[in-house]
Amino acid sequence: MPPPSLLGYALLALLARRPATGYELSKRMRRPVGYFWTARHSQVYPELARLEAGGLVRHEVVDGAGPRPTKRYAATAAGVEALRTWLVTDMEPQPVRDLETLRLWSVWLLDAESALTLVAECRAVHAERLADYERELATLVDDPQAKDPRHPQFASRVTLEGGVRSRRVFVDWLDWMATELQRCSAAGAPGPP
Amino acid sequence: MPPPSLLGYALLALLARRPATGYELSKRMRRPVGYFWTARHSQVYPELARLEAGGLVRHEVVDGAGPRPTKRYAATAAGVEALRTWLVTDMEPQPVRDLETLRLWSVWLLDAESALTLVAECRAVHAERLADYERELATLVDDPQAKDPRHPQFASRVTLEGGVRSRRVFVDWLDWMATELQRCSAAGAPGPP
DNA sequence: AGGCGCATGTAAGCCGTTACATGATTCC
DNA sequence: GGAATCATGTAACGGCTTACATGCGCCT
Repeated sequence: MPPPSLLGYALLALLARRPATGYELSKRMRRPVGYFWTARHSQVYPELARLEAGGLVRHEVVDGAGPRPTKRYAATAAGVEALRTWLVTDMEPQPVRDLETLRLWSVWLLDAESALTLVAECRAVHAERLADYERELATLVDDPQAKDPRHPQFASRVTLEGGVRSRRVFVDWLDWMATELQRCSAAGAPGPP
Repeated sequence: MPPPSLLGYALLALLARRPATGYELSKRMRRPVGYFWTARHSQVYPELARLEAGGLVRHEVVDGAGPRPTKRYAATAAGVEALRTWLVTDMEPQPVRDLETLRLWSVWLLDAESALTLVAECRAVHAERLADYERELATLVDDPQAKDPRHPQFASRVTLEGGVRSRRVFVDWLDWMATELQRCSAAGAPGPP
C-alpha cells in the first residue's frame, strides 16, 4: 500500500476537522482550501476510494439527494496519524508556478500603455483575492477558538493571515511597478516615434 | 495548428531575450525562470519541436559536444508577436498550490514543540529562496539597462523585486506565527498532561 | 579510471482537467 | 417548464516527472 498522494493528505486534512461527503469535500477544495490547494470532484472520488482501501478513511451511507447512495466519510485514527506523520517529515521546496510573474517577465516587449494595462490586470486579480481573504479572516478574529493552537480555527486564522499578507504585498508590488514604469519611461526614451 | 502551451510561452519568453540551445533553455528553466516557472529537459525538447512546427522558433545546427547535433534556437518574428499577443490577452486567475500552507493548515494537530519545528522548517525554505533572490537582484540594481522599460533587464529587475518582497513577507509571517503559537499556548492550556 | 558537465532525445506512468453520464429536489 | 443545487461516478486527454539511453571532453 503506497503512501497517500498530496491530494490524499489534503483530503485527510479536511476530514480530520470534520466528516464530509465527497461532494462537500469538493466544495471545500474550492473554498477555503482552494486558497492554497485545489481539486475537482473527479479527482476527489477516486482518491477517497484509495484512502479507504488504505484504512485511512471510512464511510457510512446516509442517503440524501442523488441517483447513487450518499456516503459520509470520516478520517480513521490511522488516517489522522498518517497526516500528523506527514506534517513533520521534511520536504524539499516545491516548484513554483506563477503565471502572472511569467507574463510580467516579458513586459519589456510591450509599449508603455500595454505594459501598464498588464500590470493593472495582474493587480486586479490579486486585489480580488485579497478582498476574499480579508472577508474570511474577519469572521475568525472574534472567534475565541481561533486563539487555541490545538483548535482547527487557530490554523485557519494563521494561514488566512498569511494569505492576506502575501496578497497585500503583491498589490503593493504591482503599484510600485506601475510607478517604476512611468518614472523610467520619463527618464529614458520618450515612447514610440 | 493549436496555440502554444504555457510552457511554449515560457520558452518563447526566454528565446525573445536571446537564442539558446535546448540544454541552455533547460538550465534557465531552473534558474532564473525557475523562480516562477519550471520545466525539465524532457519537456523542453518536444515543445521546441512543436514551436518550430508552428513557425514560432527556428534552429541552426552549431555542433558542439554531444552524441547528436547541437541546435541553437531563436524566436522568429511570428514567435515574438505570438508572445506579445498572449501577454495582453486577459486570463482567469490560476489555481494556487502551496504545499507549505497546506501543511500549516493542519498545525492544530501537533503539540507545541512539533508545531514550532514545522514553522521553523517552512521559514528556512523561504529564507533560503529570499537569499537567492537578493543575491540575483544585487547584480541588477547597478545595471543602467535595468532602468529602461523596453530592455529585458528591466523586467528581470522588477520581477525579482517581487520575489524578494513576497519571500520577505513569508519569512515575517512565519516569525509572527511562531510568536502567536507561544503567546496563545501560554494563555490557554499548559500543554499535554 | 571514474565522475561530472555538455547535449539531445524517448518511454512509462502519474496527476489533473475537461467532458460525459445520471437523477432527485427546489426555486423562479 | 427550465435552471440550479445536490450528489456520485467514469473516460479521454494533456502536462509533467522519472527513468532510460547515448556519447564526447575535461578534470582529478
